[in-house]
Amino acid sequence: MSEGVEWALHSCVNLAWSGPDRAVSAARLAAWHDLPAAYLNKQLQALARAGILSSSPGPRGGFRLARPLAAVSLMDVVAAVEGPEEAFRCAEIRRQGPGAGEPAADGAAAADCAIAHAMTRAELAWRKALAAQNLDEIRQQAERQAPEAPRRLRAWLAAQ
Amino acid sequence: MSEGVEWALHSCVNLAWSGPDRAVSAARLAAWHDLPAAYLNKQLQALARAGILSSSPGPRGGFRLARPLAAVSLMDVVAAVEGPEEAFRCAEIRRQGPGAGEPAADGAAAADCAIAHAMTRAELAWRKALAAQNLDEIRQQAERQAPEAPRRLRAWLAAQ
DNA sequence: GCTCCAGTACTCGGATACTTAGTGTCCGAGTTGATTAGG
DNA sequence: CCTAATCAACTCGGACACTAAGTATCCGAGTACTGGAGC
Repeated sequence: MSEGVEWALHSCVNLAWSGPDRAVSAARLAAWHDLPAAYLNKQLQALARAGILSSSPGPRGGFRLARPLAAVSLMDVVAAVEGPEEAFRCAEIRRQGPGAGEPAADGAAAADCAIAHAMTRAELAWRKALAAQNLDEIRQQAERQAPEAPRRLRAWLAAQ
Repeated sequence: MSEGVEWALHSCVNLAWSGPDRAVSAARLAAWHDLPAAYLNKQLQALARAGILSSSPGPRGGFRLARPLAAVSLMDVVAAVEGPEEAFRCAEIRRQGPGAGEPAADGAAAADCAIAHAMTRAELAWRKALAAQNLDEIRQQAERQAPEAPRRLRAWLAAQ
């Protein structure tokens, strides 16, 4: 899985801590965790395209949350960064070569392949688990472990 | 996910259909679905290293199932081909840069990171779903949809 | 003093290189079976 | 005819290229603020 997912998730929580009143530039968010700024910008762009963040150009510009953190699930962020297509894609190899049976009846989609069916089911469980948790729960848990984190971030941003 | 997973799964079912008495070479298995033989061989080697298949060199050699199909889960095959490490690896970026809080107490492992915890939980659901299904169930389901498949494979192998 | 305007600094956004993992191919070590010469 | 040694063919196994996705970077279009000139 792409490393940008972790960056995107942390950035969303950091934006929530920063507050909705002012935007934070990609450079600031990157510096906070010592990440390559231009590359993080790429991921944030993806989040903006997905409607999770909103971006503003120019001075005082940057990114901010487009909707409440509680309305963003882990699945939303993963789909925005990694793309919507599923990890296991059935190439239907059983239809190739001598092993190809009758050439796929009308209603016979990829779902008829027992292997593809089982793999898809497992991946669905993964997606469901990701969709069941929103970022606000993540934020609360993070604050429980590091209560001073939000204040430290705001202070650092103000000093920049 | 690597494409070899699909190949490996189909090959295992095909080996079950072929019967335990004689081994099938990677070239035969590849030709059956029109796959690159040398590359499929690579995947089968991984299955052999994992103890799922057993390999024999020389003429009349090839691969055969090392244990009953019912004793092989989808997870076993995926782990053998893709490797055991999990897809989402937490890089602990929150410990880097100005945002690094107190430098990780003794017992504070990666599990303390709320994001890593949630992602790991979702991936665990995926692994659990894969581990819950064994290849014999897959085989039965495939035979229900194409009852003539085993016989056709054995006939083709005998004709080679 | 107030308004308007030009200039500047800063932002995102996409286009452009670089690196790693995945994909594909090739050749050698080893083994089995067949063939042939000998008893 | 039976036995043993040689030979050839076939297998896996790992080492060697090629391709695509992921990673990282740079530069341009556009915007908001700052400073100053004019009224």
